Amino acid sequence: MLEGMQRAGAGEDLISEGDPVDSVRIVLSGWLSRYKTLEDGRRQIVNFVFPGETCDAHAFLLSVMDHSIATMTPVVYSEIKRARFESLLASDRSLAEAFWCETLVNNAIQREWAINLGRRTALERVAHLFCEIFERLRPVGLIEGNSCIMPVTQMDLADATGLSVVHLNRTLQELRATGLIALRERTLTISDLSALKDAALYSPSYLQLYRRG
Amino acid sequence: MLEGMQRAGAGEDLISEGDPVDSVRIVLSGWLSRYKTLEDGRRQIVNFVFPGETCDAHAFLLSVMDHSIATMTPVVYSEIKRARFESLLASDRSLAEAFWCETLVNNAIQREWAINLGRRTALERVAHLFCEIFERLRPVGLIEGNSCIMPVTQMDLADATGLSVVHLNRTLQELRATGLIALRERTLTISDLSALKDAALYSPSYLQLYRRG
DNA sequence: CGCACGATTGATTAGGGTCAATAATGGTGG
DNA sequence: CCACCATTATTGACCCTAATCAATCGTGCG
Repeated sequence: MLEGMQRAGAGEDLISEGDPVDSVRIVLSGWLSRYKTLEDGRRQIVNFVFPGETCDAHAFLLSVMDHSIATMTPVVYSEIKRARFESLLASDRSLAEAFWCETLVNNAIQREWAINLGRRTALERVAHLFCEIFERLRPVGLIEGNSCIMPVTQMDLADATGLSVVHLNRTLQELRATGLIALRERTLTISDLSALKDAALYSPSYLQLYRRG
Repeated sequence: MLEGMQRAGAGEDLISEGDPVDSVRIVLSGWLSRYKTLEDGRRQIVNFVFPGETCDAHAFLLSVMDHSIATMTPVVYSEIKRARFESLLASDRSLAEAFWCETLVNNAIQREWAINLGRRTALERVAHLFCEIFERLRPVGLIEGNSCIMPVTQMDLADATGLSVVHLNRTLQELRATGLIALRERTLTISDLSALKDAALYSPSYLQLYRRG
């Protein structure tokens, strides 16, 4: 399935809102963001895409993309053309189920982001985002000890948490000052994840949505 | 498919965060909300469920619900047990595709809610919510002329837009004062939908995600 | 009639935004 | 190796949107 290997540099749009979906991409390495913009330039990152996840299965049955996908780091991905993807799905029921399942988990993540943006304070939002990143990177082996690389700019983090860059910066300092995180040289270290989860009002269950049976 | 007809009064939880999903419900009439809460009581409605939509297909393949579903009005729905639903899906490919498609559209709505909560002002948020309600109720015949019933409390609207009740109330007044909406006796009237969409920075495309082909 | 819940208003406060400047960082070409 | 430039990160001052607190007013209902 890993034919069609492709690379992209950091800061590129892989696909934009309004584009038709003619292929499905599976990310092999790198971080991407799904984002939407308003006419006047306000921008919201609505989710991250990490290695092992698909880019566009999310709009596969729909006419066009409702959001854009940008690389936040250099990225390697595998591209599967629509026709081939469709025949894969048709020939393998469990594969189709796996993709549906990925969509459902993503939906759950999206809901958690809604309460993050709507009801958590700045500090809680950033703490929560870091907890989520840890929990999502761990199963794909991208957490070493209690650290991971944090390759994105503060602007990206601000757009993901619905904050201004200035306030995001101050919130990071607060998290550092309280010892909840260490962040230097593009490396995020969380020495006490459960303390950070407490600060984030992290719900223990939303990512543990392993498939039934 | 419409066996197992059920009724529920307003203000009931049909299913709660953490519950296993043993059946799938299809709403025939009434409004419901998907919501999540934080330990300290803060509450965010993450989406509405309208007639014609399913309740729990969203967590069907997952172990347990990541959110709760509450009725905001009296509701009539049809309930299909898990085993029966699975056999329906297995026997009819296009049905399975339809459910996947519903999940994808819901995902797109969820993303729009993220930018609503993260980047729109209070006025834009409320205006946007009303536009979305109109566009979602129209295809199921629940818009009469330029009006629909608005059966929910201001508290619900506040929880859906991430605002306090007080500020939501003031925002409604502002929308009324500018003539963008009329809201009395549980009836919402939008005389100029495109004007309201302008005020909401409404993206024209996110709900027009009709299926391909 | 009294009660509970929902809507509305006023006063005050606080969490974050905005603007503007400055300091690091990192990549590039000579 | 270094000067230069463009991002990115950080800081300070000030402002504004929306939250909070606390009444008050309706209104449907048993």
